[in-house]
Amino acid sequence: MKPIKSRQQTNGQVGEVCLKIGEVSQQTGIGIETLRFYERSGLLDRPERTEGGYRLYDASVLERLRFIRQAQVLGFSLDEIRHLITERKSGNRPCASVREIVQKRLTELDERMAQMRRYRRELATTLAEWDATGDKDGMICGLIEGTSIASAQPIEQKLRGRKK
Amino acid sequence: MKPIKSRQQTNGQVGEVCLKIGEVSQQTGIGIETLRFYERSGLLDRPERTEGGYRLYDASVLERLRFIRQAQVLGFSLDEIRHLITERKSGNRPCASVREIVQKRLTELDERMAQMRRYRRELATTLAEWDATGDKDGMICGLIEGTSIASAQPIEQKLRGRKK
DNA sequence: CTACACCCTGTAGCCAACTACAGAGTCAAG
DNA sequence: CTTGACTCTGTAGTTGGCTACAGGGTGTAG
Repeated sequence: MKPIKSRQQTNGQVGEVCLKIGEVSQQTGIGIETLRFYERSGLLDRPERTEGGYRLYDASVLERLRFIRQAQVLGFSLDEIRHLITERKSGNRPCASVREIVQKRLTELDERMAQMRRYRRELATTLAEWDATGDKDGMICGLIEGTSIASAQPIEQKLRGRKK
Repeated sequence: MKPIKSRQQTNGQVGEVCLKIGEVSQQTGIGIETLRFYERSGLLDRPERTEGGYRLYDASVLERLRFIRQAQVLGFSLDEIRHLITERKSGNRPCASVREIVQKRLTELDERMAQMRRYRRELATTLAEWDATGDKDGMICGLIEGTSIASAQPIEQKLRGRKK
């Protein structure tokens, strides 16, 4: 068992908790490599270091990571999250942007769900038809070849959609 | 304007249409690089070649490509499609596998749509709450920080899901 | 003092399905 | 024969969000 809270700050202030990267990882469930990746990506600030170069995080990193996870859950990309963080650091309250993005997400989501519903209906119909008919000869699979579906694009591409 | 049908096969048989890769691309809307990629991936057989090394496809490639596109539309991965093709070439009728995969897709789709519905509801609720309340101080964005959502995982990862 | 767990940097790999390029060769019209 | 569009191979890049090393250094319990 490691001491979770030790390592006082150099300024002698009492009670300031310093965390090594592994401890942060433990407490958040986010992998060490991912934490370093987030730092590289500008999502986490460069933390203090020991003389030996170990990262020493203070408790606020947990807050930040919770923010990141929460924003991800809400459908923000890391890119957008970094935007929010830097916007905030430059003094702005990014909530307007947030609202805008969420609104856009909502619209996208509706579109995608509509596509999925259509797709689902087609798939189910297709399957039902297949169950009712036999296979023809000379085809890789009459089921697929005999199917006619409106959409021109592979579904997965349509579902993935959101980039940039 | 290029001649769409010319280039008789070496065996002198009349009426056999030979297509250069660019013509196949034109007729299917699938990019040249993609066609070569499909060949590398084992989705297309190696076609005849001219003395100079140009690919000469016969009309059956169009059939095959239609099959591939159709299967993609139905949600099959290229990996699965290759499976179907080779299974067929080894003499089996892969329709049972097809049916199985489609069935699985359907289940996955239902799950994903359920997730999306939950997510949508959460997002909409959140947005409504935001509109009703102001922001707090000291946060990057009170909107995100103040939100509590059940799911532990970023939504996009959950939606992408299907790999292997 | 010696293990041994932990941490460091930097780079490369993963997934799927393409897409892009460099540098060379080929084909057909005029 | 020249021009220019087309094609060839082989390799590497794209997207997003990680994940996995290799090859070293650090911190600490016993």
